[in-house]
Amino acid sequence: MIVFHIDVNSAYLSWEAVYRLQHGEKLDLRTVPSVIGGNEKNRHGIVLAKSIPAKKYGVRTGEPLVKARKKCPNLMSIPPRYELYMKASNALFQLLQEYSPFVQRFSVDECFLDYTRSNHLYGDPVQVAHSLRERIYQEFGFTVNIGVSSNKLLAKMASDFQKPNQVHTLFLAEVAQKMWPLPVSDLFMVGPATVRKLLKIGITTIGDLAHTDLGLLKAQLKSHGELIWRYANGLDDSPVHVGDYLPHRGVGNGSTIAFDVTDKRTAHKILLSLTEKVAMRLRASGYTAQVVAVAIKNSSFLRYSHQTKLSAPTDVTNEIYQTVCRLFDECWQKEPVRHLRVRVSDLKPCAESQLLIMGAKQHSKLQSIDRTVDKLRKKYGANVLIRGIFLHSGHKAVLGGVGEDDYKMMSSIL
DNA sequence: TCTGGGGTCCTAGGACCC
DNA sequence: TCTGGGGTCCTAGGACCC
Repeated sequence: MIVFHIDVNSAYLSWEAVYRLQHGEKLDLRTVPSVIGGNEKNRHGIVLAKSIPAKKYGVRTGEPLVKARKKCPNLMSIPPRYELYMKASNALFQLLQEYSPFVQRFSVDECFLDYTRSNHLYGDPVQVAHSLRERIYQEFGFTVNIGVSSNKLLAKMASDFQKPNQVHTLFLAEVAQKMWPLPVSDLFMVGPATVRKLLKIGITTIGDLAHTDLGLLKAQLKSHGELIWRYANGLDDSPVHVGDYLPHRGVGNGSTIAFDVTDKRTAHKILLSLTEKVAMRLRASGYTAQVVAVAIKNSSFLRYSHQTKLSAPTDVTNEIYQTVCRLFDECWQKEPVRHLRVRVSDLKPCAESQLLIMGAKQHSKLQSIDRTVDKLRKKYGANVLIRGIFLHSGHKAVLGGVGEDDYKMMSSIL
């Protein structure tokens, strides 16, 4: 197998920079300390993407803008434009398909491309990767890193080497020299919690991990131990998934609220606006759901959640919402709430949906109302129909979401 | 006005059944 | 009237990814 991993450098920031240059702006955001940052008034104030100059000041993705500014006082912060980023992402995805029909969209800014069967058509993979990289820059104006290897894990690790605008290889024979000296935290699927556990048994580099006894790792880290041991040794046999190969597992929508919620009525209103979007997206996906969950983050940043399995799957907004409210009431500890999330899972295709349950008539009536509302909202926008409860309430009727993501988000298993 | 949002997978523990 | 013990389902929480 020959796999490319294509990774857009500082994706949101690059796309924003290119857009601005194309619209007459003189300054290239990529050349100065800058970030794409959330709205601080709404308590969304974190770094979503950073330029390379900002990185040199120690600015990190995910950290509060306040903290980033302390490291870099003249940091520019630009609000995100998700629709633009989605368009750029789609354009890249389209272009990649010219090189192989086997392209897996891994996230908004990452794709895997299975080059195995393109090899005899287009020739040497490394040369092709270089021309692809150059072509993306010429046609789109943003840069990518491309990792080339014999499996997805190594291709992904390779694309993470020196940036930007580079092609790197990481074939099995190169693993010892190029990957083993790196800190173990650089390995895909090794996060902070795992780093702490590994440090306790004396593992600090990927090479250390690769040479550790598998039995010991399994004893300490269960199945995750085996996974990262295999990765450290460059082993991965997962295929490049195309199209809808991976089924949806659930649909969720959550939001940090601009103020702390301290009463049940307000909480229910926000939960309704979250549920509206979840149910719309569920219906659009053609699934019904049997598990409903509510998650709360309180003002101390403590998180907890509560879920239940319905007696029958549903895609009806009202049925989900009733359950959401019950779950919230059952688990809310009465402290100020910072963030709320609604999630449905245990999905079944719509066709399997029940017809002979109690109250089936009421259920199908609600279903047809929902579908009508969906159509109108699709045509005229989310605010064409607003529930009476939201009128003059100061709350948005449909809350959350980062643009219409009609692509699959990543899965943690390659 | 310090700390987002959307995913997936795994594990532990309790309930329940035979 | 000292105790079992698998198997499955369900829920909560944690870990990881971008």
